[in-house]
Amino acid sequence: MSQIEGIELDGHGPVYDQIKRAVTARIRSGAWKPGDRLPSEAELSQSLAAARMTVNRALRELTEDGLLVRRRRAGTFVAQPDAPAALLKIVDMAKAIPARGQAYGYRCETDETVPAPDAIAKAMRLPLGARLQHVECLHTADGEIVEFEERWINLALLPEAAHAGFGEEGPGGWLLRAAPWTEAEHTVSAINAGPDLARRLGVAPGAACLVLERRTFQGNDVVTYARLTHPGARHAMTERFSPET
Amino acid sequence: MSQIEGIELDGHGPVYDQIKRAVTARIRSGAWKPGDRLPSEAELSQSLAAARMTVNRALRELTEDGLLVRRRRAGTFVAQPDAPAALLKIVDMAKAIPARGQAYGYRCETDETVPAPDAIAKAMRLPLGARLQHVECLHTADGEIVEFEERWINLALLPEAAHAGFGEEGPGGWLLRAAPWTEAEHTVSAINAGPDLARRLGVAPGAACLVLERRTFQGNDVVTYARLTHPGARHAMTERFSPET
DNA sequence: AGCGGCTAATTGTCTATACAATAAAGTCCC
DNA sequence: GGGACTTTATTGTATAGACAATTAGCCGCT
Repeated sequence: MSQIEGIELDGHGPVYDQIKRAVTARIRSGAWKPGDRLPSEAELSQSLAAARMTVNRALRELTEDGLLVRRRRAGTFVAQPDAPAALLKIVDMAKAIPARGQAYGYRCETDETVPAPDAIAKAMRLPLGARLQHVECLHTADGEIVEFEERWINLALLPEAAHAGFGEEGPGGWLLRAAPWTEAEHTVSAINAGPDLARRLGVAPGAACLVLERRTFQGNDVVTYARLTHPGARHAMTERFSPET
Repeated sequence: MSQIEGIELDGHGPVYDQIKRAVTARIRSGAWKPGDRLPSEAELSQSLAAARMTVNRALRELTEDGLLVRRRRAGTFVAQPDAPAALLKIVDMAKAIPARGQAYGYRCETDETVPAPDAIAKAMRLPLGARLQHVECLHTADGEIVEFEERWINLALLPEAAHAGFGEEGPGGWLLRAAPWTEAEHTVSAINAGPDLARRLGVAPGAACLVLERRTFQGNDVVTYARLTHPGARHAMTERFSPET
C-alpha cells in the first residue's frame, strides 16, 4: 500500500515551496490525475523527511490555489480542473498607459455638483435627486483618446469630492486615496456609439465601443459609479494569467 | 513606545483568522493608515497571547491578499491601496447559463480538420498550414443566442480533437478534461458585426458585439485559440469582487 | 561627508509536539 | 438490513523553540 515512489525535492528555496513544486509537477505530468488521492500528510512527511507542518503548509497553499481538495479523515485529492476560471484584470488608465510606454494625457470636461439623474440614482441605490459630484473626462495615450470616463461620486459619503478639483488629476487616483472600499462590481458590455459619444471619442457614429461599468461599495452603500467607454477598435484589454500562482 | 492599545480578538473561529479580522478591521476603520507600521510579530504575539507562528500566519495571509507589506528587519506596514486591481472572471457558458437559472442550449455548426488560415496560424504561433481542428458553435440561453464560439485546436498537441465530435458537447468542456494548460491569455474588445456574423448571431449588421479572445498555453505552445463573440446589447459580463478575500 | 563594516531587530522558515474537529469505517444490537 | 454508537485515520490548528536571511541603523574611519 501507498506506493509513494520517489517524490523528490530539488533543494531550491524553502522546503514548503519545493513540495508545492513537486506536487504540482506530478499533477501537471498526469502522474496524479483529478480525483486521485495523495499520500497523507504523515506519509509525505516521512517520505520527504520534512515536518508535517511543512507538508501541511504546502498542501494548504495548493488547496487555496485550487489544485487540491482536502477532506478531514478522507484525505487529500487532486481537484477536478474547474472552470478555466480566467480572470481579466482591469487597470487604472493613469497607471496602465505609462506602463505600456505611452504618453498619458488627461483632460477634464465636466466637474460639477448635481442632483442624481434617474438612471444613476437607480444604479447607485440612492433616492432620486441625491447630491452627486459628476465628472466627465478623457484619457489619452500618445494623444489618442483611449477612454471616456463618466463618474458619479456619492457626496453623502465623500463630501470632499465637491471641492477636490478634478481638472488636473482623474477621479481614479483621488478616490483611491480618499475612499476605502470593500467591494467592487464590474460589468463589461459593447455598445454602438451614439452621436454625442462618437464626437467625444472621435469615432464614427455607430462605431462599436467597449463599456466597463464599475460600482464601488463601502459596505452596502455605493461610493462611486463609473462608466468607462473605450473605442472598440482602438483599444483592447489583455491579461495573461496562470492558475498555479 | 509601541502604543499597542487593545487589538482584541472576538473568540470566533481559529485564532489566526481572528487576528486577520482584527487587523483588517483596524485598517478598514482608518485606525491604521497606508504606510503605518504595525507592531512586530513578537509584540503582537505577546499582546494577543498567541504564538508567533500564529501571528505570522495571519500577517502572511494578509500580505498575500495585498493588505500588508512586509520587509525583514523593517517591519510590517499597511499597504498602499494599489491599483483598484479589479478582476473580471471569465466563465464557461455551459456552466454560467444554468447557474443563472436559464436553459442552456448548444448547436454545432462546423467541426472540421483544416490547415491553419493565415491569421490563426499567426495568433497560435504556428507555421502556415499546420493542421487544426476548427469548430464553430452557438451557445443559447432560454433560446436566445448569447455566444458565438470560433475555436481552433492544435492537432499537433491534441490529435484526439479530430475525432472527439463536438456535435453534442462544446469544445470548452472537452478541452478541460483533455488538455492540461499552464497559462491563458485573454483579450476583450468590441467590434461592429459584419454581415456574416450578424446573420449568425441574429442581430442587425453593424451592431456592437463584445469579443473575448482566449489563447491557452502548454508551456510555450498554444493549445487552443478561441474567439467568443457576444451580442453587445443582449449580453454583459458582470463580476463582483472584494479585495480582502 | 562618504564609505565600510558591525549589530541587532525583524521577518521567514523549519521542527516536534499536542490536541481538536471531522467524518469514514467498523461494530453492535435489534 | 439498518440504525445507533464507537473507533480511528486524517486534516486543521496552536504552540514553543530554534536558526536563517535580510537589512536598517549605528559606529568608526578616512
